[in-house]
Amino acid sequence: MSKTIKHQEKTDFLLDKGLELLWCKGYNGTSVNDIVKVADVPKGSFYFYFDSKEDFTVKALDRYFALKRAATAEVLEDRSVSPSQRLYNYYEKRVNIMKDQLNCTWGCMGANIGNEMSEHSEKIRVTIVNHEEKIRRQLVDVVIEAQMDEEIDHTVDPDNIVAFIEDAYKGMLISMKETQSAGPLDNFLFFLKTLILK
Amino acid sequence: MSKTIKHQEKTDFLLDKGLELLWCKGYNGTSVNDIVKVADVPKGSFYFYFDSKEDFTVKALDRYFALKRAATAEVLEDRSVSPSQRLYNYYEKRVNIMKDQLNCTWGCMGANIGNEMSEHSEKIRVTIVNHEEKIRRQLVDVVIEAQMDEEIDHTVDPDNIVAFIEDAYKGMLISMKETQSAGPLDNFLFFLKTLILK
DNA sequence: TGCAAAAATATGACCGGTCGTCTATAAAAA
DNA sequence: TTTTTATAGACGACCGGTCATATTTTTGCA
Repeated sequence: MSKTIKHQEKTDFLLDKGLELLWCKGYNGTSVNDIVKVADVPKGSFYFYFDSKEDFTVKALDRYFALKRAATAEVLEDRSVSPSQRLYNYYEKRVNIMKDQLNCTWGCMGANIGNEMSEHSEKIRVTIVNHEEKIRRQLVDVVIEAQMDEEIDHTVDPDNIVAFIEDAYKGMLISMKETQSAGPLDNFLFFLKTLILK
Repeated sequence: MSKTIKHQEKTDFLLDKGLELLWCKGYNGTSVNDIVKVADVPKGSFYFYFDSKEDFTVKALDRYFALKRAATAEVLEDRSVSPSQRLYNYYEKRVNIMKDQLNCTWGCMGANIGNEMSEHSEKIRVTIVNHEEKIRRQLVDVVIEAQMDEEIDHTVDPDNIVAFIEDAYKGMLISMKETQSAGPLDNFLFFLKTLILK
């Protein structure tokens, strides 16, 4: 196997392992020692594969958003379903992942790190802003479709309503973590349906 | 001056100083050394007034929510204004505080620490959950009033809609921090008015 | 009121441990 | 042998927390 591929594989392995720690414990709550320990890699190796903890975090975020997109893209692109229903299915899928895989405890890594680090690391902040913008653009396309089909009020600005929904989703995840329950998840889906996608 | 009062005054002084650090840099981003340094107090004194960093954080949260309530209570209780308008004024006030005093950077201390620490400190989690529930109860009363005046759809559950609004507000603050702009604040107010308080 | 005993508060050196990072060197590849 | 890749562990700084001791304030009694 090529050397560069091997190098990339080990890089990704470290990212996968460390990503979970950052997601769960945050930037300042996760140490480089924690990361190399769960990956069973010598401490010195970390700085062979990454410039710094900050650099690692940026790359872990890239990986997180790539995995997130891979897990939900098809729901949004399923043309056999109406645009409005596609939007609902998309959030329902994200909600179910929170319930099933994450036990209502981890929330969204992007929002977690963004909330913790935006003021303190410009590189991390910009990384998250860019990824979230990409997600919103996808959603805006579907909203515009839904408006053409008159499933969503066509007087409302697509960018703004998507930003509002995403913000409501983000905040709901905080309440989910605080209450350690699925209540906020269901409440979000209910008002998404009755208030916006009606 | 009574001994206990003096003791309380110094305690509050430390809380006021440390509260800002926790608010801005988070729990794991703030060290006990940071706190005693900004308060210009010897390290040893910290552990005379507080059991631990966690204990300090719980008391700082108590103080944060007390100050927050003091700053916004009158808007909510102003009977010369319609219930629906009172709700809007309440959030507008909170939004303006974010813009003017906090430069769109700090967000809500409760949400910040709640998001960071809920899974890792039960004491902190419970403290935040209780304070937020108290805030929501206040809001629910006004929503019920608004429903009786038919300013808000009376078929919607007051507890649930308040939870949804508060969640949207929380999440919007994350976006505000990430984008370092007031855009999300205005967007939130717009949809609060057009979607819920119409 | 004067004053010593006692209680409350102040102080910073110090503890073991961990932090993020770097450098000297070993192992592997060329 | 030279160059590249990878590792081990040392580095100084800092972490949350403790401690013996110094200082101040309050108290009880003469």
